[in-house]
Amino acid sequence: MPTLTLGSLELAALLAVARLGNDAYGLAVRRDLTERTGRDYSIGAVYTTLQRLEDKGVLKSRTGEPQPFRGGRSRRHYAITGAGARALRDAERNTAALWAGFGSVRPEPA
Amino acid sequence: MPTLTLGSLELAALLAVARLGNDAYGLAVRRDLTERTGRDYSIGAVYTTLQRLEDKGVLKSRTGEPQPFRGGRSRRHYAITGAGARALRDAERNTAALWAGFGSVRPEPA
DNA sequence: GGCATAAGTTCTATTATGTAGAACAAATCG
DNA sequence: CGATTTGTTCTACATAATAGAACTTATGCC
Repeated sequence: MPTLTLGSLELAALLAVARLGNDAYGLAVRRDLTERTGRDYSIGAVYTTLQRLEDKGVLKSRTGEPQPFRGGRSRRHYAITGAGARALRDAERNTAALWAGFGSVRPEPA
Repeated sequence: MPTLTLGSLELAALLAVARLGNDAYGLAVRRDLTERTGRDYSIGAVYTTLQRLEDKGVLKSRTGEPQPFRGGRSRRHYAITGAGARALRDAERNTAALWAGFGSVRPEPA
């Protein structure tokens, strides 16, 4: 297998879906991402990322029912797959290894 | 300022330079990266990344003296700049925020 | 009914990062 | 001086990040 890699936004989006659980759909993921990273991602950035995650098999999606309020059209709900859960565990382990034993950073004096 | 962002390999390479200190040069960074990530990066990938980090101002480099052993030509030594140290602190904080309160991942039953 | 408006998603493009490997350079050894 | 070793640069392409317009489907209201 050609080693699954996740970009940093992909990982953040995957985590957002994991956290949101049943409420994981495009706009909600975007809000979560904005809050958690402090950055403002365009809606297009979010959806293309979710699409890639689905292509990679770490997410799956289904179309929900329309919502009973103004503009409440049906949402595309995302959920983590088994491969996705594994990818998250791997990412967690890799991240820990990357930062392990790293105290503070001292820049060279100019 | 157009918000400095670092890709995942860029961050890993920056951390490698930080760790290696005075021994931070291309091949050593590559070795460190290989050990720490378990992945085998091509030498071209490493140097391109270091170059980009320098362009972004988080690393600076100087040419060292030739080494007194076979094939020991002069090395290009890299060091973290003040902006680099800040970037690392930011990355650390962002990473922590991203994973905060994240226990285990439960995939949806198929 | 039909238009304004709101929530959502899809499409189209472009730039930034990741990645490989050949080519090139400079040292020592025999 | 040719083989070998360490090290760096160059060239090219693949993948991921990112934006925003366009499109779709609801409800609210006159």
